[in-house]
Amino acid sequence: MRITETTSSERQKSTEKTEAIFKGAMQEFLAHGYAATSMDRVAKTAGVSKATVYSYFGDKEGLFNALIQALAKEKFQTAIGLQEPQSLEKDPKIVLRELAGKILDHAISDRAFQNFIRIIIGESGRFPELAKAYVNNLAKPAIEILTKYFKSHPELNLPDEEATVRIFMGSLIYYIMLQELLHGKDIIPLERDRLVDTLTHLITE
Amino acid sequence: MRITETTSSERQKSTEKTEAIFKGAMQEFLAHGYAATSMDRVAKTAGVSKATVYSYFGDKEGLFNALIQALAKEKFQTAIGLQEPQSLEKDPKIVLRELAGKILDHAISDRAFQNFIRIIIGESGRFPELAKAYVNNLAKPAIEILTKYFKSHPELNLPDEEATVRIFMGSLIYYIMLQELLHGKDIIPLERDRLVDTLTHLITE
DNA sequence: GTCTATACATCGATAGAC
DNA sequence: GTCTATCGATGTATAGAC
Repeated sequence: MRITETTSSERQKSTEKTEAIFKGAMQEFLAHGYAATSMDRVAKTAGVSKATVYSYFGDKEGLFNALIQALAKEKFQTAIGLQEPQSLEKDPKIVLRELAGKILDHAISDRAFQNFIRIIIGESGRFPELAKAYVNNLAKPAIEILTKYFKSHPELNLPDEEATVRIFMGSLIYYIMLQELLHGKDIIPLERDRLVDTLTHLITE
Repeated sequence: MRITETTSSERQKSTEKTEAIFKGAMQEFLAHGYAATSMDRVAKTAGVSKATVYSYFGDKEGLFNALIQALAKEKFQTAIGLQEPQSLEKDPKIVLRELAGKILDHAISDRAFQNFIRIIIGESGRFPELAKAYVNNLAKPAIEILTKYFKSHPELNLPDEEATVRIFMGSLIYYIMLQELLHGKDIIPLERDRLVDTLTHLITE
């Protein structure tokens, strides 16, 4: 009779290796995409044998699914971290400007996040469940929180709060996409603040 | 001395086959992405031998590059087709609403266009030149034309025309991306007209 | 110029030793 | 539970016949 031990029973697979595999898989999948990533490289980057990877995650698709799902939840944690108790006292003008700035700064500096978005969109045809996980875990909560915020400020006179949220988020995401992901930075540059200022101006008038 | 003949000289490669290969390559690459597409399938779909494909385009990367570049130019043609002599007489409110509606309708109904966007973003890390071709041939001209239009309507009182254009286009692209590409349609539905109305309202007040 | 046949590498996945 | 070794399938690319 085991008394304490490390919680779980059966198949004793070390969490060390689980994390090593995740880390290796993240590096490879985010850099090369699903199809162009080989399980040999994942195993090598993770520092374990290929058979071990298969023992832990079944097959390539299982590993990819598990990894992206985990990443979606992790990105969600950092996303809600951007939202502080900023609500009541401050002018919405200030709040929106700060929020937009924070989101842009974070997205611009985080290369892994950019690759994550690339994968989600690029593989959304062949892995619709992963795209839906992104929508459920990231986009939907973000939209709901911001919609609630807009509704708590009727003085903004917004005719449609949720549609306004889509415009707010869409402008930011498109900026990241065009300037960073698609390398438009050098071709059609646009200062971060011009977008932020115009966006908050349009919404708060 | 050749007198007339069909313009070109050397290597007599039929345009028929060129187009057949393009068509097959388009079908395969847009459906499965770069890495997951095999040259065997491209050749089979095109109805020619694999050797012929290599004879025409050198290697897989060459074919992919040629195809996407051609698609970018083609999409540009249909994109400027959306812009008619709509400029002077009508109320900008109406013009913007119609333009936004046309863009959304077209993007929602055109599956090939959606797959094209998926490819451009998904492969923008490994094929930055293709992403830049998209920016130069599609995004940049669209931004310039709309910016010009906004500047010709000073009564809108826009503090920053180009930033406003980014917001306008970003809202539309993000809607397509979230609802269609990422399958958010069923999870967080939003009527097309709510976005169009709110967007034009924010810009034209 | 276009085909068939094939060389050679690498893929995902597993068997079997320990 | 983890490894090494390997299988069969499939990938890109090319030689050689016509």
